[in-house]
Amino acid sequence: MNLDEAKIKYIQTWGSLATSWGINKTMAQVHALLLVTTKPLSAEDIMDTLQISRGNVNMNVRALIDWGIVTKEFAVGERKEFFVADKDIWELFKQITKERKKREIEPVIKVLQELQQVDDTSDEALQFKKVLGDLSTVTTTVNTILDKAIKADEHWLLSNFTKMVKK
Amino acid sequence: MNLDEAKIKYIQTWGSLATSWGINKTMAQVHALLLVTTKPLSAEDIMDTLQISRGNVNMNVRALIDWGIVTKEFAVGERKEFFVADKDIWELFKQITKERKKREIEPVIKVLQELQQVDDTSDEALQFKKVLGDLSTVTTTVNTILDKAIKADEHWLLSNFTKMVKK
DNA sequence: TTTATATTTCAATAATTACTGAAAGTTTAA
DNA sequence: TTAAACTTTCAGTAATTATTGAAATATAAA
Repeated sequence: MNLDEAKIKYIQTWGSLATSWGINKTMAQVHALLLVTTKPLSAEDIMDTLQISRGNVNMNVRALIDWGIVTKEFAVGERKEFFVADKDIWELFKQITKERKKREIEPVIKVLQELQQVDDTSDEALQFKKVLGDLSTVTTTVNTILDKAIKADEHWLLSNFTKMVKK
Repeated sequence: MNLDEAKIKYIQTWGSLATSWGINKTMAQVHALLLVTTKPLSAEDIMDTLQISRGNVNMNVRALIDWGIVTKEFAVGERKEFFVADKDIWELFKQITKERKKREIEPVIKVLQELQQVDDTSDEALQFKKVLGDLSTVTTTVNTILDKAIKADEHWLLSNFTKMVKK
């Protein structure tokens, strides 16, 4: 397998993985492309390489910037915008974790707490509240762990985990 | 808010959350319903409560059983099948983690390793391999952590994490 | 200004994914 | 056996989500 084939396969793989994670295919592909490209790319470069429309590139690049994992750059003597992906993968992981936590986990914790306010003391209601409480506990635990991961650095996290698990 | 309203809201919330996690809405709703219902439910019970078709119930209940988070039960004197969700939420979390890891993370690790085999020593290729290597490291780290989480029990994990983070 | 170059928006459309309902298949009891 | 009770399958359709492409908007140089 040569380099270009490998790059294409990598972009495809990343894209199809993304769909099972609720991220759209193109967004993942654009990011994958920027990640393995050394020089900043313009909207046109991305359009040509991935064979997608201008509008599509614009929307997805915006989303990536919004997620904080891609940045805009300007080249001297050029009016176009160029885009680059942060090459630090651990940073990428933390950024994604942070976003998803904010968008998905935190709202759930909120709703679960709200629902605890049911004004009913029947056995059925108690059972329901028990389930809600359990869901809250697990969700909060996960949330705490993710918080730590976001603050941690890669080697620290891994080495501590290994240590912790060995004993 | 009374009990039934709260249950409906909870089922809806869970369903809409699920869609951003690549799980389909109905599957999440069926699971949510089984989770807050004390007695086992038949396919018809689910159809009536969620206002969905027989085929839909069947497909999604099958998927839940396949994920190991719902089980079939039989009632004496009845021919129908009844379904129950495991009420242990930590167990649920571990089961879901296990499935997703198997279906999503492991295949990615495999592809990333495969792609490292590019037969090229140019600077560009080295840069590409660097990115692949970094992705592998982070993915493998996450995979290891999830492995531990799957084996751990709730308090153990949380308390160790807290301890680890404090020092 | 005006013109040229770029970016953004969004209605129309395509692609994907989920759902229905009825027919086919299966199981159990008589 | 046969019939009734129930489950599964899947082609057709509906609903959702993503993409295009061209018009509107913005920005910078002439």
